Amino acid sequence: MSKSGTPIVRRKALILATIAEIGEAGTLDVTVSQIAQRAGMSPALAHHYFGSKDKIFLAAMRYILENFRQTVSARLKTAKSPEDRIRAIIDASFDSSQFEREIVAAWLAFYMRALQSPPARRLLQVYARRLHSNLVFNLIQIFDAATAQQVAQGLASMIDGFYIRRALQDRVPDQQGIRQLVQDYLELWLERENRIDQSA
Amino acid sequence: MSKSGTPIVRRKALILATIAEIGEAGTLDVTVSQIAQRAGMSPALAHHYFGSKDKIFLAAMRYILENFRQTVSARLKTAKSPEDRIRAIIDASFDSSQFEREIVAAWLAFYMRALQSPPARRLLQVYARRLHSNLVFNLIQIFDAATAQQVAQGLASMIDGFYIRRALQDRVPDQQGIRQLVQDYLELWLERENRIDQSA
Amino acid sequence: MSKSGTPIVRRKALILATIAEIGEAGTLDVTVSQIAQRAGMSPALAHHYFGSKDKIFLAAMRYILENFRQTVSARLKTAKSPEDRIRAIIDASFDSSQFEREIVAAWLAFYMRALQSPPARRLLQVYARRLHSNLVFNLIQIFDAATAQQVAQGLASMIDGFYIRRALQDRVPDQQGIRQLVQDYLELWLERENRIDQSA
Amino acid sequence: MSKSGTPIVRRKALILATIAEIGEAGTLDVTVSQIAQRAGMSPALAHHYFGSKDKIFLAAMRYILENFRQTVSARLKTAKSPEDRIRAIIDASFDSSQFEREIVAAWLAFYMRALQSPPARRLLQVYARRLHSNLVFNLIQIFDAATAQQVAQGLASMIDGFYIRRALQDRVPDQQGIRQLVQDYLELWLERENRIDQSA
DNA sequence: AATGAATGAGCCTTCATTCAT
DNA sequence: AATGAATGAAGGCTCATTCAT
Repeated sequence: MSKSGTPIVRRKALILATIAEIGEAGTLDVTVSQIAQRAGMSPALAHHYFGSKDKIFLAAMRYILENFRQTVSARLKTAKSPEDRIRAIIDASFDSSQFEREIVAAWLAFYMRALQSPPARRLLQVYARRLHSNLVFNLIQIFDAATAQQVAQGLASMIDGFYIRRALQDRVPDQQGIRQLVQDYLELWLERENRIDQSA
Repeated sequence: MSKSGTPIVRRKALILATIAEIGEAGTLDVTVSQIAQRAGMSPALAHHYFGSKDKIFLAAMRYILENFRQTVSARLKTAKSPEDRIRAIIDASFDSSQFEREIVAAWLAFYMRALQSPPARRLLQVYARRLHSNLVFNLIQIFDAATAQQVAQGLASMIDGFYIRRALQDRVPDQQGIRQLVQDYLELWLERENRIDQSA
Repeated sequence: MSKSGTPIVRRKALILATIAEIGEAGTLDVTVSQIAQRAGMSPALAHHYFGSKDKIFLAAMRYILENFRQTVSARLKTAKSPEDRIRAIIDASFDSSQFEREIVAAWLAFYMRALQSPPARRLLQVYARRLHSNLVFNLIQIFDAATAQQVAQGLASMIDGFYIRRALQDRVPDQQGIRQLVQDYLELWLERENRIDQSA
Repeated sequence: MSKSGTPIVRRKALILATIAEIGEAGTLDVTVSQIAQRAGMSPALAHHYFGSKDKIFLAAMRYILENFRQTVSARLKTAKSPEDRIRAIIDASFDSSQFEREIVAAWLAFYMRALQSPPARRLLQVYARRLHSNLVFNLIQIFDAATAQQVAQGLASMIDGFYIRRALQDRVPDQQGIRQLVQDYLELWLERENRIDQSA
């Protein structure tokens, strides 16, 4: 074994350093040198492992998205009903592991990157669609198809919106407050649904 | 008068060019040369007018925010009730003038910039607070104070969220669909409020 | 006018610096910085004028080839007979302006570059073919077609060969000696031709 | 014995890989990694065997030159007269083993390298002088000393010239055509010599 | 013997910014 | 007012070379 561990260890160190550096800077305008230094290695080695700055970014993005996917997965396991599952997905989005300011900033930076970089865009869309399907699949067991689509869109937008506001603004509710607001959004739809059902 | 008009004209040309360039690129990674060229002048002149790239960006940001403020103002004039006024603010956010893909991309780019640049952050917050006050002022005439805060946060987040999704993803409702979804969010709250009132 | 002259002047300065630097180093392994410094400007300006290192090289190559073409042209003007014209072309190749060691080294370096760079190769071939046509056109008035082709090939190779030897080896005849050897080659062919004619 | 043979075997593999790589690239701009990979070993091992990239190049050059020397030697063995021996040397230069395009490109690259690297230059000159002596030794038995020198220079230049043209240009005679043209050059001198003798 | 890990040095290129005209 | 000329600083990337194992 070499000075600081196996390539796997070092690749992960680079990915974490990338996220930290971007989160701290609030931009993708970070240099490979900064990232490498934070990861305790030379910029040359960073290139050796990933080939290019772009690929470092993509790897970090994949890491963040995969992390989120796992958080969702874990929470879904204990959910018993469609409503539970929807609420689990919402909660996953505001899980502490996702919601530290730096992570959120990195997340948004990668989000923006999808505007420029087709590979980043593809990566993002794979996860976005999976999440959307997941929401719709469960919503459709409660609402009619059209409404399910709408609620899914509304939920996803609200979550993204809170992410951006959380990163940028000061007078935003805290983690639990935000979580609650999104859960309330679902609750409001359920209430309306119930009324419709009753009146029927 | 010079080749292309008064300083005011040229400053505006630069600002519009900045927004267009950023919107097109989907990043703040645009060069002063690109901006100046699109505005039909030399990069040196751009500096002469604004002093630095940072200040060009700030001016463009101010322009976008001010534009939005005016759109809101215009729509508020014809609103008669608190509810009308809230709906007017929502509609302003999805006014065609705000919602073309390039404008949205520029808007988001400036949003992100607030993460790095304190002046940009201040600028953004001035407008965000004004908008928030505006919403809360009207909401509080319908809801109790705490609920008004929540609805205001929810609305603002949903709007921001749809902006980011609109810029980035493909399967998102169109302009009217999005507008309707946000209006529905308000509607849902109003429905709950009515029930509470009735049951009281 | 700016500090050091018009763009044309500076472009030419860069081209000459490129040739000198390559000639001195005997390789294309010279940095843009070295070239720019020798031309009295910053590397950034060199890029501004030519766009890339490759294009600097191509411009220098074009300059050398064009220079040679002009030398040939000038000498051809006073030639009266086909034989005179062939001899003029030979002499042009060993004109002092072409035959300084540094120029020869640069020439060879560019020659080699044609092995890697398609644009360089095209550039070279345009000139090579023109020269070949020129030789053949005149030779064919003395020899039959097949022989004319052979003599043209032989002459061109001998000239190239002396260039490379001149640059690399020590015990090579001087400029006039070399020139004479190539002229002799033509002479030998003419002698054989005469004998054939006489015996006919 | 190790994975791939004795050090001698591996050194030779590296040398052949170097020649192949340079021949293919048409430049000395090949990396040690490329060479080592083609030779089936790590760059570190290549360094271990040769000490530096420079020394790898020198070894490859020595190999090429030695190879040529042996080709000449072999052909000289069956030659009976001075003329035969001169013709044998010419033929050796266009032996198939020397005249494949890649070998020629490598040969020229090393030739050029002599412009930068004194050791390379020395190496080249040792062989060049030996060849020259060899030619002159035989020529002097046919021509007077001054003419012998000239013919030797002419032959050597023509050979070098055809090498460079063969590598670079498209409309060049094939191997046999070239060989014949150089042999013709000798023939032309012999014809002249005969006439002089006859007229004497 | 052999290699993967690691890096320092260097190069091309870009760009915001300045300055003389 | 306006610009072309010019540059310093910095960043991504490559590569020969070293070293521990």
